[in-house]
Amino acid sequence: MRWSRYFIPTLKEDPAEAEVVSHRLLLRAGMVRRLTSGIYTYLPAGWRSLLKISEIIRREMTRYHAVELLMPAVQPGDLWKETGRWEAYGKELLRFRDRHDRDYCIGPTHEEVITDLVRREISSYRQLPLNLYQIQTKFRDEIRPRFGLMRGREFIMKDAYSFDRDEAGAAQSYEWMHKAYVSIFEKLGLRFRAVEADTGAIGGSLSHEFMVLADTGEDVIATCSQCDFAANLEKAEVECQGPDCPECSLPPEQVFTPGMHTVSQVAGYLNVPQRKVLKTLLYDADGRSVAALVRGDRELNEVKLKNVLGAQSLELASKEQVEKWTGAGLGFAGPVGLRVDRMVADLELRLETDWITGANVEDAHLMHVDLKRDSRINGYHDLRSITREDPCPRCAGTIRMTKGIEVGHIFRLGTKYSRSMHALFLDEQGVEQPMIMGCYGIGVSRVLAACIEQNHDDHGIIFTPAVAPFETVIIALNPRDELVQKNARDIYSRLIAHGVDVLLDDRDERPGFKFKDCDLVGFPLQIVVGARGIKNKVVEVKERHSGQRHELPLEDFWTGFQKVRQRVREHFGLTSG
RNA sequence: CGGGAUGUGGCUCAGUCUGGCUAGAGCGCAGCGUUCGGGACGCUGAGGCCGCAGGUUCGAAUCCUGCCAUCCCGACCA
Repeated sequence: MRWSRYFIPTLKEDPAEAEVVSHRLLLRAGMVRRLTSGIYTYLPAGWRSLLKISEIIRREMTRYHAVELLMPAVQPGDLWKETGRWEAYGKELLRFRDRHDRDYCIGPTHEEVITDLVRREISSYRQLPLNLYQIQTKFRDEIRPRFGLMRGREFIMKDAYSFDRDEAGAAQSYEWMHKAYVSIFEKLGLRFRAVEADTGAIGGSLSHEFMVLADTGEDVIATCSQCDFAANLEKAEVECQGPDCPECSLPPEQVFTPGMHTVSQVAGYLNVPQRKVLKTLLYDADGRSVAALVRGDRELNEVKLKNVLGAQSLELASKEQVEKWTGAGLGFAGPVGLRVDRMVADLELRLETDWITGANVEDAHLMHVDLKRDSRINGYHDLRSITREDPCPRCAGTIRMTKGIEVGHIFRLGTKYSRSMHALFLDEQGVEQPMIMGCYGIGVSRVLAACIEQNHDDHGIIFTPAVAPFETVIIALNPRDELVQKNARDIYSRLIAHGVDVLLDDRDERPGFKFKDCDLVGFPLQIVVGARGIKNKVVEVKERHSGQRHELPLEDFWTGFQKVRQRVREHFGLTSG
């Protein structure tokens, strides 16, 4: 491909609408353009990268026995009513009606459609297992789309669904997908981590997320320095053992704490460490009042709380609710005498006593509180987020925190959908059984954004060879110079003949302009053909990621080029090919 | 949906507070000339119902009201 005939509208200045790196660079590198909020056109270079990502996904999915198909984007509402998600899904589901006034939606995911297909076509255990996937545009009407491709409303996703006849088969399918995902992200040349994840609204028992590691990631990952434990902070369980501590020897005592709303204020005022103060957080969980207690120096983990409560929705109580439940203003809630439907405490609160808590009285706290003696806790659970001070829950190692971008998620669904939609088969005994399902997603367009978040510098994108729209660009400096032109074309044809993915920058532009453009778009390898080099029978090859340049003799250029290319591939953890 | 901000040539912005003359700059674009290994320079030129709709005023990009759009901060997610 010649750049002069291609279409990469680069921007010299930062677009005002883009804040995050990937969004900014995708726009500047002429890879995407916004059509409307959260909806983007993939320009040729961006689309080419997406195709490369998709191809790697296809290859690995196939390797692990998944079969590609393509389902409709528009889905009938009736299917969603079968599973109850027509009501449950919320406003992210874009619903509309056709001319006959029938309900439809644009698919944000395809459990219903695939389950409907499979229940019609599969009736015997002999037809199982089956794993079907597609790469398709999805639509979720996000409350707030942002960060360009990172969280668009329309996005490209690979979604796979497995159907098995028993738990062992389902476990095997899950295992294969896990392997396929590891292989996919390795082949993309990304630094990533598979972590244990919360199953969230999709439900099911086991779940892993695949995180591309990047400082700008929104998710926090807890990893162990010694074993292979890695989990989303939302999920990472906290190890907490030890005997219950004996009852506090002192009776509760009310103290005056005027205007002291926060834990740090109270601790400072009473001159005690924050860990001696209890945080009492009040929530509205599906309309019921809930109090959750953690140590003052800890962070409550809302995902854990939600799971413990088995709640559909969980919201911090409003100021009005707090006043109603505690009888005091914000900041004076405590477990003693609190009138809520349910009160839960973090596990570690059993290990100590003599707490300072809110008194449920304006401007007052209680000292010497013993939870067992003075309050009615409904249960002790793992409610807080793991910290660097905690031991690894699997071994004695220490916990580290890393940031990541979620690009893949795999779930064991069990029979949630197969039961509600009657996706049944006959087993060897002729007994009807629900199929056991799994689902496996990769945000294809998000992978592109994540790749850029992970690999960029001040000059622009640094694509991995696998994701780059072109692995190599040949910069013909001054293409009006016939010798330069001829040599550039020569190299171009030779590389094409060797199957190298190469773009020829034959534009009639000044050298600096072209260098800047090539750095911006982030081609991993730049071959610079200039009059100066030609005279000495050399061309220069630059590694985008390191900036290192290699002068290669024109004669036997291919051999020299292969070496540099190999170096670059190795840098991204890629093997030959 | 709540909080904040912004809408002015294709892009980035000034001008708005304190209303007034022909609405500006840089980049980009077109033509000519010079230049040609890190986003060149000179000259000439095209391009704007100042987000939309009302209102105030002799006069509105500027003041008022309403609406729309986009971006940023919180609850959702690949």
